[in-house]
Amino acid sequence: MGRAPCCEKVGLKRGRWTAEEDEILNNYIKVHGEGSWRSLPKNAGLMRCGKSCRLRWINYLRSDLRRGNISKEEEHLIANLHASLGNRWSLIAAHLPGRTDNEIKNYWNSHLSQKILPSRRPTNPPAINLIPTINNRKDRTSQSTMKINKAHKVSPVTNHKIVQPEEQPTKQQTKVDSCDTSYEDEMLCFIDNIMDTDMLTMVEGGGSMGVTSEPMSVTQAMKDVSGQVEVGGSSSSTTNSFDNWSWDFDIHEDGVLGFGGEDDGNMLSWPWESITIDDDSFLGV
DNA sequence: AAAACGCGCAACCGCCTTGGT
DNA sequence: TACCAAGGCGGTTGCGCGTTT
Repeated sequence: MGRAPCCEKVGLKRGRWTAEEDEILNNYIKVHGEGSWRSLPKNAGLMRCGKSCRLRWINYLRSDLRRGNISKEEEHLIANLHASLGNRWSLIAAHLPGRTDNEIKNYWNSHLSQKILPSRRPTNPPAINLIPTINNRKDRTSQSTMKINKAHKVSPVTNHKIVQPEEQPTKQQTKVDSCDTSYEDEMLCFIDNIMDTDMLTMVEGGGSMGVTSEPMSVTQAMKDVSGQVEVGGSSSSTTNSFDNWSWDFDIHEDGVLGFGGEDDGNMLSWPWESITIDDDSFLGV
C-alpha cells in the first residue's frame, strides 16, 4: 500500500498556472500571508494542491524575486558554492538574493554542469564533510545530506569524511580533513575551499584581478555579525594567491557568510564582484 | 512549409524533518 | 514514545518553443 497523497487530487487542476490563478493566489497571500498551504487552495478558491500553491508562490509570484538572466557574477557564485556544497540548491539559493533553488538547479543542469563538471569531476568532488555545519535548515540534516553522508561514511561524531584506505584523497579532501571540528574552524575551511580550489584555479587559468577597498553590498537585511576572522596578511592589488589577501568576512549563525567590514553593514558581498577576469577561462570553456 | 529535434524551465513527485499532540 | 500533519528539499518529468533538417 502506497503512501497517501499529500492532498486530495481528484478534481484538482494540474499543469501550468493561468494568469487568473496567479492573481487569486497573489491576492490571497497579500491579505492572509504565507503559510497554511494545505488549507490555502480551499480558502482561496483554487482547484490546486497546497504544495502546488506553495511552489508557485515561492518560485514565481513572490515580489522579491529577481527574474531574468543569471549574471556572470551569479554564475561564478553558483559554480563556487556548488563546488563546496554539492547539489544543495536551497543553500546555494540562500546566497543569491532573489533567486530560487529551482531556478539555480535548472540553471546548473542546463548551463553550468556541462561547462564545469567534465573538467572538475575527477579531482574536485563536493566537500561533503562540511554539510551539517553549513546547513541553513537549523539542526536538520537534509535527505540528500543523509544520502551523501551514508554513501561516503561520514563520521557521526565529527561529520568528517572517513577516508577509506583504498581511497586516494583529493587535494580538497586532504585539506579539509585536517580541519578542526569547531564551528568557526569549519567555516574557515569552507571559505578556504572556495577560495583555494576554485579561485586559484581561476587565477592560474590566466585571469587578472584587482581588489577594491569597498566590498559590494548585496543586502542589509541579513546583517548579523557573529564572528570576525581575518585570514592571511595584508591585501594586495595583484596576487597569485588568496593567502596574501586580507579577508574580512562575517559568519552568520545559520551558515550564511559574507565579506565586509564590521562597521559597513555588509553581510553578503563577494570578492569576484571586484575582480576583472575572463569569464570563460574561469568556467573552463 | 512542415516535421523532427533539442533545450530550458515550470511543475510535480517522493521522501525527509519538524513540531504538535 | 508514537503518531500525524505540515512544510521543505532535491530529483525528475514533460510541455512549450526555438532551431534545424
